[in-house]
Amino acid sequence: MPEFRLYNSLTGEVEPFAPADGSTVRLYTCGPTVYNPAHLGNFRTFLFEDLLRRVLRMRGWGVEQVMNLTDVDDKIIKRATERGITIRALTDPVVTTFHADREYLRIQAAEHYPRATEYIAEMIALVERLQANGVAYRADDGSVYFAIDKFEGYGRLSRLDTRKIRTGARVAQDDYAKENAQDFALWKSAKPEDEACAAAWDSPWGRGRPGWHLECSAMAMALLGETLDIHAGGVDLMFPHHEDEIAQSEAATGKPFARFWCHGEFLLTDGAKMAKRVGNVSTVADLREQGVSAAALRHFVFSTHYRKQLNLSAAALEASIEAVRRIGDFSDRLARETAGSPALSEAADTLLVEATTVLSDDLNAPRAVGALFEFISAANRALDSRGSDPAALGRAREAFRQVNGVLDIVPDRGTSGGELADWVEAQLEARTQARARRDFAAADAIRKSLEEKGIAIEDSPSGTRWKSVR
RNA sequence: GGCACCGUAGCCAAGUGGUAAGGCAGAGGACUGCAAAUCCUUUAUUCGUCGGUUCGAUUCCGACCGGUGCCUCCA
Repeated sequence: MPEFRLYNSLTGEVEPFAPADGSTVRLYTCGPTVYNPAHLGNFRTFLFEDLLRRVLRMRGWGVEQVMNLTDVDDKIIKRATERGITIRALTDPVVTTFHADREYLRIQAAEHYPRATEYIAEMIALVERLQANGVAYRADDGSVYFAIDKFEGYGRLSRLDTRKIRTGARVAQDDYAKENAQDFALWKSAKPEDEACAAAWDSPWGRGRPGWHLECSAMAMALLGETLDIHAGGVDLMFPHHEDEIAQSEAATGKPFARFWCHGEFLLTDGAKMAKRVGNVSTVADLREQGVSAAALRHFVFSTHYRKQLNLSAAALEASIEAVRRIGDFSDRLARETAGSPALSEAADTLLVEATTVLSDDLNAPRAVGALFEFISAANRALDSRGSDPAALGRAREAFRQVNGVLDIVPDRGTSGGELADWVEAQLEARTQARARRDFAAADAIRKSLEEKGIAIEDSPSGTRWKSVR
């Protein structure tokens, strides 16, 4: 197997990667802020991380993944206040929705989904550590800030020259009493509305709540140790979120916070970043309503490299729906064939080599999808010309299973079992009899009625097959 | 204003200093009672534009045009 390589935002280069301990990758992925169901832009990033996770496992490593759930922040407090409920009451249902959406998209579960509000003690301890190290200060408003000029190398990840970050209008609008406009809050003193919705905790600095960046550092270190193998998220998190995480983590421990930083690019809609503020978001619920399967969305997302912007369009989704249909048909065929040929076996070997090679090269999923289609063509050809070797078929099934185990784009289709299946089989039997007496009008009528119910049929020398196409 | 990225067939999208993967859509053919599925053939002498480097550039450099993002909460 070729060396596994991954783009590292820290260096701006694709570098060889292996977990520090040689066996388990400690992966931290920034998760959703749970005040609203995550949109497809968010899920593009989570899908990229799912791919990363699966490729790491394909490489034979274990993965210990953490995805945080930010359940306390300004927006959450604002909304909870509007509704007169606690932040917990607001966020619980959103967390449930997040996991339902995640499962629909077949994103594998991380090992840990820590909620910020359950790690308050760890966050306070981290702030105390930073204070002891002289890089945090308490301001007149009672909040505690990180002094970025005390941390050498601030801005290294995002390559932003700190002196060039404008300290003008928008930054100055901040209500907080920072010494330097670029300093960020570690601990925010509580306001009455924070108390009202149960978003305040006791601390050495009085009642308050954690700053946003703090939670990731505290939870990552609590669950994965002080140096992560990989820290991933969307590109918009690079600055200031990840920059601040690095500053506060490294200022506390004196150790590198993450060996690799990986960032997924945006999903665009109508040529603009999908974001709530732009008002162009769509959700998993919208997708389901439009009849776009998880398989189709996964195909769509993995058709473009994760470090390239991807534009969501009806036409592109439609193409993915068709592409996934072909993959599904092939999958069905592989399941019902009984033997293969040397050509099939050869195609299987090629697929395995190609897919592992390109996926190991900075997660080149588009090429892996290409390799999969080349395999499908070659395998169909081999299967058409018949073979007599069950082992060759076994190799093809295994190769297909392995590659699909990473991309996971074979659609779910109910073609057996249940009342529907019994009914369809009865219809097909009636049609077969009609065809036998050459009553094609009756046969076509049955086919048409099945189509109206979303059942497509295919006649073959060995009988008639059916599949659900919705 | 600062910093990045992107611009490849009708659409989506890989890619390499040596002559353009794959998918969708389209066209023709085989198979089929007709379909569907599958297979075969076919669709960019050309990779935003103009220069430069080179024996040779889509791939490197420069300028320009167009698009997107980050610099503020943000996947």
